[in-house]
Amino acid sequence: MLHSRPTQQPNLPFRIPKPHQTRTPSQSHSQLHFDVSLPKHQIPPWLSLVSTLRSLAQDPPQVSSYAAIFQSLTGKNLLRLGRQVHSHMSLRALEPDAFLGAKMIAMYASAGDLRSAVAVFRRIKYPSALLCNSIIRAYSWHWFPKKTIGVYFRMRSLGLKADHFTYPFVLKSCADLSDVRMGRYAHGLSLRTGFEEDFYVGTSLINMYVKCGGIGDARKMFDVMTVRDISSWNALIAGYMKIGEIRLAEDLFGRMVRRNIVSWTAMISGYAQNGLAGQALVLFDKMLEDDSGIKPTWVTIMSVLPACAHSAALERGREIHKLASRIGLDSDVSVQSALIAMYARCGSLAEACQCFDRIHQHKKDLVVWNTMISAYASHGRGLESVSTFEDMIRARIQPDIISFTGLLSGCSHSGLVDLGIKYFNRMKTMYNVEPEVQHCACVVDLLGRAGRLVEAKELIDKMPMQAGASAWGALLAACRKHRNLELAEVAAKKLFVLEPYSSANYVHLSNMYAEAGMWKEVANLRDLLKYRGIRKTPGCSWIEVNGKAHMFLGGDTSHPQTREIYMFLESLPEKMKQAGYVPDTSPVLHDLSEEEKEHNLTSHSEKLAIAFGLLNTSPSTIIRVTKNLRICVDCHTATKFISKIFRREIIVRDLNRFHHFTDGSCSCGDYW
DNA sequence: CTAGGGTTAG
Repeated sequence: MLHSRPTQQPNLPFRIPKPHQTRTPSQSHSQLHFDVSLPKHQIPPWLSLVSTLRSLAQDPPQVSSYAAIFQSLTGKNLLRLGRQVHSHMSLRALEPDAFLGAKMIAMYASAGDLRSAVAVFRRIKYPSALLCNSIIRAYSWHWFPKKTIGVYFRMRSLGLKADHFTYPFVLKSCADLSDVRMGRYAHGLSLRTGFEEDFYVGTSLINMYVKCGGIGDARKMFDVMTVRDISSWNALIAGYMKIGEIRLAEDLFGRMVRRNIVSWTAMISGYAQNGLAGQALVLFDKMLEDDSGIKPTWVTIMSVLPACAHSAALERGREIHKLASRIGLDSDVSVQSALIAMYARCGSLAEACQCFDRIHQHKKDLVVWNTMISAYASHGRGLESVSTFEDMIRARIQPDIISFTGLLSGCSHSGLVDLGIKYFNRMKTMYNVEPEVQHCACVVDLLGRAGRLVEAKELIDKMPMQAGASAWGALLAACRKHRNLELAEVAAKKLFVLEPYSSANYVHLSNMYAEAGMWKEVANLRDLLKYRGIRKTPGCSWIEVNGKAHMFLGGDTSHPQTREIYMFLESLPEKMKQAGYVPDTSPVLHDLSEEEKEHNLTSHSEKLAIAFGLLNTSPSTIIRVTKNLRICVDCHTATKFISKIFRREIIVRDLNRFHHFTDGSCSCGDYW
């Protein structure tokens, strides 16, 4: 796992000239030469170093001068210059002491060269606490929690005292390793340094307990602290959000005297991660209205975009995209990938592609590629998924498990059976990625959809790990599609154990029984549902019109325009029958007369939303509807006809994927 | 020095 932090480019007004351009044979190694024919205000701060450097050439080498230089090179991403100064120092036979070593380590670590930092550390004969703190910070920054803790122990064995600069990193490492034991141990030892006065240590302790202990310990820590900081509150808020204690988080947030951008972001991302997309968006707006100089950061944008994606709020997503551009955050790759995902999940594959294409080829990281592969997959564009994957390989990015879930699901959604199996077989051999349970589930899905049910079942039986609900679920869905009741019963039986409270499985099997006219079994299942206290998830669809979301439940009559909508829907069957449409009543769960079934179908939530969209948008607008369950066969067929009769592009996002309806056909090729 | 983080099938 890579530690990704936004890399800060130095953005200098002019370039450091290449050595061969600047150094004539007469010039010594120590004399760095710069073109300074620029206005004074454009001269970068480190340029004052040049005079210091020149003075160094004359006197006997001084530790303090070099220390000052390394310090001013720290955090500036000037690795080459730093190395030059280092070799200059070595040539003059100056052995760094612990103090100078610390400065060198900081310079190397901040420039991304951990190896050199470690090399410096190893050469120092008499380490100090400062030196150890520097290398601890370097390891922590480069995401090596075990090494960090290792140095901490080494430090103690050398009789050096860990201080309030040591513990934040040690505790963060404990948190990263989910090692409460170590965390408690460090907590105990930190008591001796009098950390009560230090909110950095206190906040780190809260965070450590949030990440790997319990929220109770975190809360105790918070209560015990004598000096608190905004960040202490923020850490606890994040902790409550993490375990879904929304109200406690809200309570803390409300009681804060001052809040910073992290406080707001913690709340927004907390809402989003707990499925409260609407609240996340509301709070984001409040934050923007709040006139206390709060400005979103790249993390804020990344936290709020999934909320748009979740609720398919395309208009809102576009606004946030514009906002991000205005404050210059849209050039961040992480934000870019969040934008791609948002556009894709809001049904606008075209805008997702635009974002993807705007990223420079060499800047595309693993997540960006993965996001695009999955975006194509969910829109049923399997071939594009495959070609994006191949582009990624060509760009020398090593794929991971997520790349393959995207790729395989893409093949599955598009019926690319052989291609999918080819990639599945090559995962380990060609790409060195160990197939996991979700990949097997994808292949079960792939085979199952293609009607190769026996092979799918075989794969489940011989996969190296325990088949999960996803694999059995895929098999059940395939059995439904290909009407294999016998195998469906096997899969359903497993699922009733693996996920006993998921109504979808019961509905699937029940529908199959209904199709076969086995009403007694249907009744049995209904009793089982009742007995287990499971409610069938109500179908629910929504559509965004003029930036406002309109939601419909199945059979909903609460919308102000209900009369119009139903009048429209009731006039539909006639038109459709003229065009050759026969309603498919099989997805209706209960044993009803044919007429009643037909009426039930008329009021499916997706139909209501589509009707509302047709009535309230101009003819050229694309209708985008989102549904919480899978689209049913009848609605799918009906929507195809609607797209033809009314010459509208209709995009439906169901639980699993997108359906693009145009001119009487769907992008899924009736294969979902 | 600490707190907030995107991509995943069904």
